[in-house]
Amino acid sequence: MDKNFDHKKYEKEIYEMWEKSGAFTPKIDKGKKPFTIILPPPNASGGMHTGNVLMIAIEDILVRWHRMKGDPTLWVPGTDHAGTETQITYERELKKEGKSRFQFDRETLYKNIAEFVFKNKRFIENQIRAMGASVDWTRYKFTLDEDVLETVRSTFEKLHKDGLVYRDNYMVNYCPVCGTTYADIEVAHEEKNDPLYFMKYGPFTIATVRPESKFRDTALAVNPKDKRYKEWLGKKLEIPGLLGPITMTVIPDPEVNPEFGTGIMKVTPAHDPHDFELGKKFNLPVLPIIDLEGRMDFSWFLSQNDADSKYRARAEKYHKKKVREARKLMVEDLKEDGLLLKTDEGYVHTVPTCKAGHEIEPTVLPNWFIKVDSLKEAAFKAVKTGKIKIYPKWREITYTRWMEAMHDWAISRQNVWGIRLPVWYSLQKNPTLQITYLKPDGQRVLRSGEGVLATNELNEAKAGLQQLRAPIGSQYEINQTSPGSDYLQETDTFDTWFSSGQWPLVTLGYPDSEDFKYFYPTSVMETAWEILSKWVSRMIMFGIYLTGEVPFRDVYLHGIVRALDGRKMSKSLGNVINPEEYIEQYGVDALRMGLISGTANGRDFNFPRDRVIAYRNFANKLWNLGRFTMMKLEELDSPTPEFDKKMKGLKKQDREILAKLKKLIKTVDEKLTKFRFADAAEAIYQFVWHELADKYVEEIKTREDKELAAAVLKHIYLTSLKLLHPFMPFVTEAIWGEIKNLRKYPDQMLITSEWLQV
RNA sequence: GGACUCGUAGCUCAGUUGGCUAGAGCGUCGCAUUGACAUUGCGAAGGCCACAGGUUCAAGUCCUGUCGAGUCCACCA
Repeated sequence: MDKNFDHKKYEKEIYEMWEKSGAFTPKIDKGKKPFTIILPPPNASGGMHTGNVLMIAIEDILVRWHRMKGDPTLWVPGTDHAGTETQITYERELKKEGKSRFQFDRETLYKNIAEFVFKNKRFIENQIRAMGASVDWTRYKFTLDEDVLETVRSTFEKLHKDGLVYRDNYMVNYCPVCGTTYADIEVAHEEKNDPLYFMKYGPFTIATVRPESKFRDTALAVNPKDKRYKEWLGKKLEIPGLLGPITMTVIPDPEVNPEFGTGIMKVTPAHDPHDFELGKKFNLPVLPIIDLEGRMDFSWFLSQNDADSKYRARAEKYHKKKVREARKLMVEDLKEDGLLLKTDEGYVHTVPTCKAGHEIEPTVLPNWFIKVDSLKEAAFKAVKTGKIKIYPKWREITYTRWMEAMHDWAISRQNVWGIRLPVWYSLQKNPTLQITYLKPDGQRVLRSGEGVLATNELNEAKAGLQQLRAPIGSQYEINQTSPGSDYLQETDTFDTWFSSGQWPLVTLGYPDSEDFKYFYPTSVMETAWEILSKWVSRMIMFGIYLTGEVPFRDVYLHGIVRALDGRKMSKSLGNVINPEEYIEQYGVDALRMGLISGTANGRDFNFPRDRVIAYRNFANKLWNLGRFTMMKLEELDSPTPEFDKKMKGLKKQDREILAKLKKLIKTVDEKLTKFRFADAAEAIYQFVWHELADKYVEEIKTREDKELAAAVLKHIYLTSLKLLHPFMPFVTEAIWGEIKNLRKYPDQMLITSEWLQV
């Protein structure tokens, strides 16, 4: 044995040994209760970050512990296609090459992204290995594997059959840059400074940051309690505007704050979620004015032949301009007409933004929705009644609050990279479909369903298809494959969480595999609390909906590992900690232990750099205890006697340390049962270093009864290695291998050795 | 605006149902030492447990309020 433990020499080799030995693959034994964890699938095209190391460390501890205890233990690995996120990343790459996704037909783009992802996928798989995850690679899944697709599609079919799927025009969080819809929970809010304009509005003054939408306003809302405007309620008004008069109704809305601005709010049902709801209540028309590329669309006005020439010129000026640009032009014209009363330049408000940081443009679009009422009720109850337990307990509030507030879930995304909805539209039956495709010469055309048939371009449309938009009311069929030759498939894909929400099912081969029957429901879902509502809630919903049984019993939520400066790690802040550097420098055992001990209670914590170093030193201490033990045993003339509790001649110090070891085993078991990983780790650390190394070993050096002392030492040491193995798998297995001659069964690996009885 | 969490040694954090003479790692200081390990050993300094009230035989721990930090949720033009 070398003087110091060199992790680089062992980690890779040991992992390979484990993997090859089949130790990660459980033997199904119907007489025994299995222990199952599904690895939350990291983004296939991303890299593992520090949080992932913590996640893997925790799960690996549980898995190795149960495996050693003899439970048939399964830990299923997988990666996620991460639809929107990956597509954003890929499009950035395209942009660097001066290209955009609009230059590709759907199929080609998909293939290209797939290639990009598959190139990166192996990288992340190897990172998972490097972290020591004892996952069963023979059951590895990717969210776009064929069997996953089938299950996801049939779940959609079932939901549809049960009347839980609908299509509707709905106010969605639409990003004009990304060209897709986002679910409410994916939207972030940013503070922004935008001028607040006070405009003359007939007899009123209103305050708005969005004068550009005024052309399509259909009402004015006031608080019904506001005395100032009481007499106007229900009245219709002609309001002079930039393009002539607009007719508007004054409606009551208790949400209007009389204190804000002038106490009157303009209502634009087509571009504001709140106004959309109001519009439904009061039957207001929904009149869009911003197109899907985030440009003003005045075609509705320009098609009126009788329009005043001044107004026509203005409309032409605004037409197809980006929103902010058009706003500037309009403000100028408002000034000219004397309609702009004043501007508050210092106004700060929050605006919704998408994942990539673009401003969201609330837009009314046909989308696919899931009715969540019945699903969420069951999922809510499962936690409320304790069928599923959440650790730490206080996180439960986040879950129940979210569940109570949850509204229907928009599951369609206008992305290419994802699982396409198994919905088909016949062109014959739907002449008004809007189909965008590339002609063989690269020209991009938009035709109606009718138009495609009339020009005989169905095959071209199929080959060059980019996007299909079916108006509400279109006839469709749900099918795994095309129902006929004049059918086109929906181009929308599922929200990533729609597929990953079924992860515990698809990874186990739902509905009828042996695995599914044996391993479902799983034991623990361990993940970051950040995705409690995005992911965990959906898994519970789908699990109960499809199987009648919860997908897991316990949910353990770990905290976020923040940067050394106490802030969340982010590329823009430049404070990201790359775990690989720490693995390289201190070894993965040390990194894992450091992270584990950084948080005892699931709260967020700063990256514990000191502790990583401390545990690197500990690994070395452990290593040297091994060297010392070997040395002591080799000094003996006769073979070391096997330790036995009933051995004669045990001294006080022997009995003391044996008692402490017994207590330690009990502590570790207890703490792990309660998900108190830091406590367990700390207890072993204290014992090994300060009881075994500092006291017992020092004392042993001068003992006369060498045989007995050596037997006790060997027993304590081997037991410590076992206790520590779930936490620091590499160094313990490395030592185990180095000292094989001291062991009763030299060929046995530590990973599959037996856990300890108290 | 609502909710959650936190405020304990210079730093990063433990302290689970109230019983603590308040702990660990790192850092600091002193001493030691070439055969298990300097990625070492022995020892020391360092804390009105944010602040103010309350409950209790007993409060870092429970309750109320104040101040400070962070995060999540939210349709305020």
